Amino acid sequence: MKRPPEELAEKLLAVSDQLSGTDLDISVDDIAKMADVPRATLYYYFSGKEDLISFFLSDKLHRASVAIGKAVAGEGNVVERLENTLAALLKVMMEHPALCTEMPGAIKEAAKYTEVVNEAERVMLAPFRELLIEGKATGELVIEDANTTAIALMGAVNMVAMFQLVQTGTIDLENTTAVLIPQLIQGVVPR
Amino acid sequence: MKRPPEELAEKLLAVSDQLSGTDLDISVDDIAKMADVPRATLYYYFSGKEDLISFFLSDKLHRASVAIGKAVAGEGNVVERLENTLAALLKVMMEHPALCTEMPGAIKEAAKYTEVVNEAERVMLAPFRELLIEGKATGELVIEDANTTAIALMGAVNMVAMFQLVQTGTIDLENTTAVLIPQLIQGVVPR
DNA sequence: TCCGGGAATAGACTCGTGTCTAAAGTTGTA
DNA sequence: TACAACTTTAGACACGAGTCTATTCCCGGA
Repeated sequence: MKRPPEELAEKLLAVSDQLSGTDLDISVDDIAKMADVPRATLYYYFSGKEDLISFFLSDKLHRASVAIGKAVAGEGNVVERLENTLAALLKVMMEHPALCTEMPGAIKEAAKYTEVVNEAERVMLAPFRELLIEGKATGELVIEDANTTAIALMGAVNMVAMFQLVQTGTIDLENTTAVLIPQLIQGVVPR
Repeated sequence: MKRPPEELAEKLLAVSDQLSGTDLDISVDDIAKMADVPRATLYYYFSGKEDLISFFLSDKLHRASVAIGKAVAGEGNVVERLENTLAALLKVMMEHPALCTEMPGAIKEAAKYTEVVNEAERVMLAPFRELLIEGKATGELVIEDANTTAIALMGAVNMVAMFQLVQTGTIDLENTTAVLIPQLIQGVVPR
C-alpha cells in the first residue's frame, strides 16, 4: 500500500464511516463510486481489496486505541482499570461496529490481514494482557494464563457486542456494561 | 434445498471434512470437483452456495449437539455440568474448526444464514443459558442476565479456540481446558 | 417391450467483481 | 524546451456464481 494522498484518504474514510458492519461485503466498485474516485485509482494506492479493507479497519483501530489507552492508563486500581477498559472496548465496538463484526473474519484469515491483526493485537488485546499481568503481580487478580484470559475477555465482549448489533442494530451500552463486566470479573459461582 | 440423496450427501460431507476453516472461501466448482459431482447437480439440490455451506455447517452442528447435550444432561451439580459443557464446546471446536472460524461470519450475516444461526443458538448457546438459569435458581450460580452471560461464555471459548487454530493449527485441549474454564467460572478477582 | 415422467447432467450464457495493462496526464528538473 | 519519473485513469480481462435449456438416464406401469 502506497499511502494515499490526504484528499483521497479523507474521501475513503468518510465512505467507510457510512459503511457500518457490512464492510467486507461491499464491492470495490461501490466504494469507488461512493468516494467518487475511479476504481483504478484505488488499485494504484492499494494492492487489492484486502489492503483497502485493512486501511479502513486500521483507521478504526487507531481511533479505538486512544479510548482504550486512556482506560488502561487511567486512575484507579487494577480492577477498576480493567473494568474501565472492558467498558471502553464495548463502547468502541458500538461506535465502530466493523471492529467487532469484521475482526473475527480477519483473524481467521490472519495470513491475508497480517497488519490489521497485529494492530488489533496491540490495541485490543495487549492492554488486557498487561493489566492482567500487573494485577497478578500485585495480587489484585488471580490469573492462570494472562494471554488466554485476555483473549477470552476480548472474545466475550466481542460476541456479546456482535449479537446485539445483529439483533437490535446497536449496543445497549449502559445496561450491557453494568451486567456483563461484573460477571466477567466476578465469575459465575457465589463468593 | 431439496434434500440430497444419501450418496451425494456422503460425498459432500466427506469433502467438507477435508475443508477445515476455509469453507466459505472455496468455489462451488471446486467443491463439485472434489466431490466428483457435476456442478449442475449441486444447483439441482441446493439453492445456491450459501445453502450448500449451510448444509456443511448444519452437519457439524448436528454432530456437536450430541457431545454438548451429553455434557449438559450428564452427572454432577450445575457447576460441574457447566464445566463439562464448556469443555465439550472446546473439544467440538477442535474437531470441527469450521464451527469456530465460520460461525462468527454466519452470525454477522444472520439474514443469509437464518437456519444455521438458529441451529447454532440451539446447540451452542441454549445449553449454557439453561444451565445458568438452573444454577441461578438453585443458588449454585450468581447470574445477572443468563442470556448475555451465555453469549459471553461462548464468545470467550470461541475466540480462544480461533486464536489457537490460527496460530498453531490445532487446539491444546488439555491445557486450555484446565486453564480457561476455571478462569471463566471463578472470575479474575481473588476469593 | 414400450412409454411417460421425473431425476440428473452437460454446456452455454449472463452478470458482477477483482485485477491488470497500457495509455494519457502531470510535475519537476536540466 | 525536452525528458524522465510519477500519478491517474479508462478499458480490457479473468474468474466465479448463478441460471437456463436441452439432452440423457432411469424406473415403474401398461
